[in-house]
Amino acid sequence: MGKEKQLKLENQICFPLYSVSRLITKAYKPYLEQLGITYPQYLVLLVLWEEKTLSVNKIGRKLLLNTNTLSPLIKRMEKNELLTRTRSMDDERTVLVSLTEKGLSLKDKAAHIPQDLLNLLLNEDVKLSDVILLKKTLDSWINILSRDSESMNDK
Amino acid sequence: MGKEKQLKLENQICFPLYSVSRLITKAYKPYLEQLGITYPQYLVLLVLWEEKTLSVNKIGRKLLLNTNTLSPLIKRMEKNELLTRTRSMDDERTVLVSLTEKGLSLKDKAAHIPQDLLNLLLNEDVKLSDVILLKKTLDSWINILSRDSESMNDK
DNA sequence: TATATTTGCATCGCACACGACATAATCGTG
DNA sequence: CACGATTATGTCGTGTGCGATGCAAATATA
Repeated sequence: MGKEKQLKLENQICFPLYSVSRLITKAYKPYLEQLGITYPQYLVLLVLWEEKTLSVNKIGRKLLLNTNTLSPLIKRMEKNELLTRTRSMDDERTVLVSLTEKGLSLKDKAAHIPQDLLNLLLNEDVKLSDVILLKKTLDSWINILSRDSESMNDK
Repeated sequence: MGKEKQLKLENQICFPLYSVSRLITKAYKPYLEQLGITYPQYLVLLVLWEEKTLSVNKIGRKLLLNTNTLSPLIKRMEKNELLTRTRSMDDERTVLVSLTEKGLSLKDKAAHIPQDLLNLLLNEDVKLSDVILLKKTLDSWINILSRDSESMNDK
């Protein structure tokens, strides 16, 4: 494919990724509004539902988000009483984030969301096998790209 | 798959989409910084390189972005002398966005970027055929999801 | 042990995204 | 032609993302 053609919007691979990511966040909105949270806040809850207490740093590693994004986000969630923030005894630098009862209670209410979203994304053109393959490619790209941006910080 | 498992981060399909989208934008950064633009601004240039003059509305349709996002973005680009904004004679509501010489000249400098990015994303695990299949799935999702969010505006 | 380096978290500034809403121009229908 | 509905653009407020930078606690090293 010539360089001319590669600069056309319809031949871009990154543009559909960017668009779908935004559109899916929008598709989540009506579900998450009922829970009073945003999509990034939902991601924080996802990791805390797996492990009730985590440091800001560890949440960032799991979600590939920096602390300068997470800190204000987590504070907003604290204000909404979804979680608590406490300094670690062992290491005064570390802030431990823990679910509150309210934060934990949202897990049940969110239980049906992944399946609802998946149903929205499946049709005669897109089979479950396509989604599984797509996830495999995306996971591989996360490995490549997050490795790259880590080495940026090393310099 | 049980509801419990679907709430695990590793089983989410939307999370890798969200992460890869951000990581790719970050991967574009060093290339686009040389041109003095951001990724969304690059997208605006992509559509203007195909058609030298477009209304804000049409740019929004192509990029799936609302005018309340595009208006300030385009004004920043005007300030950087990449494009001009003029009211249409035919319809005073319409703002016509046109490339300047400077904006047009970036096309050559950007010509190699898509191939560079693609090379970054291809490896022994991800073949070109995987990327083509992925794009097909994403395009289908754009159809589904942008249709949905349009009908939201109708009500 | 003193000091240089690293680490964890945070603030600041800037640029998106987007819902809600405002405004002016245009259109559709009677 | 009148006037209500629609359309194109824009402002405002809120919430991310992220690079640059600050700061204090912990660690490594001379």
